[in-house]
Formats: sequence, C-alpha cells, structure tokens
Amino acid sequence: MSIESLVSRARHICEVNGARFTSIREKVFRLLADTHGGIGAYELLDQLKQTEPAAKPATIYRALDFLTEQGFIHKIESSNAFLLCHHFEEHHPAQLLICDRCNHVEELHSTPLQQEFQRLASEKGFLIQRQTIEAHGICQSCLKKEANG
Amino acid sequence: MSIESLVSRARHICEVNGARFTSIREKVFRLLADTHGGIGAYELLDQLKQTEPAAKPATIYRALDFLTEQGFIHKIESSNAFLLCHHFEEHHPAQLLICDRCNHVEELHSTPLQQEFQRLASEKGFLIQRQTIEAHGICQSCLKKEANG
DNA sequence: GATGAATTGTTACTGAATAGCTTCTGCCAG
DNA sequence: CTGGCAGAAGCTATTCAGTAACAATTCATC
Repeated sequence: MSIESLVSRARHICEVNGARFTSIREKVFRLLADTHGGIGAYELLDQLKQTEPAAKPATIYRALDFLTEQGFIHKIESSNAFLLCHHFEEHHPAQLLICDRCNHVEELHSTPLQQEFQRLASEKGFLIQRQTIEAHGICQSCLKKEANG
Repeated sequence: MSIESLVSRARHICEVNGARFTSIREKVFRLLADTHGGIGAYELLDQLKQTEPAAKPATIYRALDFLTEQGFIHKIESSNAFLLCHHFEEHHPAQLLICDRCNHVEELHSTPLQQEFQRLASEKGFLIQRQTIEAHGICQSCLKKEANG
C-alpha cells in the first residue's frame, strides 16, 4: 500500500467527516506512514521539526489526537508509541503483536477474542468502553533469523 | 484480606526467594496495599516522602521493579499506574478491568482468553513473551449508582 | 574486622503529556 | 470586501513518567 494512496484515502475520509486535513496533520500522517512499527511522540517531533522548525510537543500531540479521532492511528499503550493503521475505513479495536527485536507490529482483528473479553467483563457487571490488547515477543521473521543464524 | 496478612505473606515469599524485603520496599508495598485501585509512581513518591523525606524517583522505581520481580504488583499500561496483586503466591498474567469512574480495578485470570490470544499469535508465527490485556469502562457498582441516581 | 554484593543516595537528564493563553487562518454572513 | 467567528497552530511553562551513572552505605558472610 503506497503512502500516496494512504494519504488520499485519509484526505477523503476527512472531507466526508468535515474535518480539515491540514498541512501539519498530513506531515505527521506521512511520518507515521514512513515508519516501520511504532514511533514515540518525541521522535516524531524531531522528524517533524525538519520541515516544521517551530513544532513543539503540543504540535505533535494535537496532530496525534486528531489522527486518533479520525481512526487513522493506534496508540501502543505498553510502549507509549503510535502506529499508523492501514485499514482505517472503519474504526475498529485491534490486538497488537509487537516484536521487541525488530520493532515490527502486527495488527490482529479477532472478533472472538474481543467478544470473549467482553463476555468475561459482563459476568462481572463491567461495561467495557475501550480495550487494550497487546503482546510483546518475537515475530516470525526474527525467529527464523535466529534459527538460521 | 488485611494488610498485615499481605505483608507477612510477601515477607515469607521474599525469604523463600532469598530476596530482601527492606524497609523502603515494605513501605511502598504498604502504600500500594492502602490504595484502592491503581496509583501513579509520583503520587506514590509523594506519599513515601512523608516517612522517607529523601526519596527520589529512582527510589520508587527501584522499589516498584523489585515488587514486580517478586510478582507482587501489576503495572496498568493504559494508565501508567501500579496495582497491588492480592494473590501473588504464583506469578500469573492478568486481565484488568479499570473503572474510569471510581478507579476500582478488577483482576481477571482467564486462561482461555490468554490461550486464544496465544493461539492467534502462533498462527502468525509470533512468540508471545508478555501480554497486556486491559479494559477501561464502568464497573458494576458505578453502573448501579447511575441507574438509581 | 575485611570484603564483595546488593541496596540506597544523589544528580541529572530524557521522554511523555497537558494547561492556558495568544496569534493566525479560513470561512461565512452581511 | 470586510468584520467576525471558530478552529487550528504558536508559545511558554509545567507536571508526570522513567532512566543513567556514579557515590555512599548496608549487610551477610568469611
């Protein structure tokens, strides 16, 4: 999936939502799209400063908030990092597999897993509004490298 | 479960493990035991300072690291807070239900849920080393209050 | 009492996130 | 085309989260 295609899809969604895909927001979107895996807010800020020297923490966090609202990105809670979602046409909860070796993040969308969690919560009378399901470990390609190395 | 009982159980486990349940570690343990729900590191630090005026961030984080190693506490990744675990006799992953209204945290231990996540990861060739499964929402007692209020 | 390892003290720093207020910009109504 | 408004971005400062590096101390053991 090319970056330009992602950008134009995002732009279209913003139009539909009556939201403004401003220059800064697009730049942050592109930086996230360029990143393999998650990236921290301050690393993102450093990169943004190359074309937006005046950028400050608030600049990044406002852009991240916007992109989150539009459903374009996920936050990785267990590593305080942000991740572009490649199928943002509909908001969806996701389960993340984070490789601690190569930083790659795989996004799962298992409905059964979510529902089972939902069911367990219901048993306790708990109403779930937001789920965080993440795993750290080693991805397939790193495991293979290890086996061959 | 009384605090003294928790403390003595913790002390015993440390003895068995050949680990030292020092004064600072015990104080932090007690502060966590006094807390209903999760608590942030710096709030914990403020409380610790009342009896350990020299305490600094490192003091708290070292104590928290120790308590985590011993399996006494969980970290709530989605809110950067720490939580005493009341059944720490064996290390165990947990799923947390965090009430955003009253801050209460319910700890679940669903093996099926973990295994299903594990299975999904395996399908992708991913080796899980650490899981984070958390939900934010509203707990039973807050929902009841709402219904009656 | 000497010694080596674990613990704690201390200083300093990076990274994460938000608050509050000002300025700018794009759009719309008149 | 112009005034006004709302949303976006600038700016300053601060709090919270977490770690690094090294010095001083404590403690079990020999």
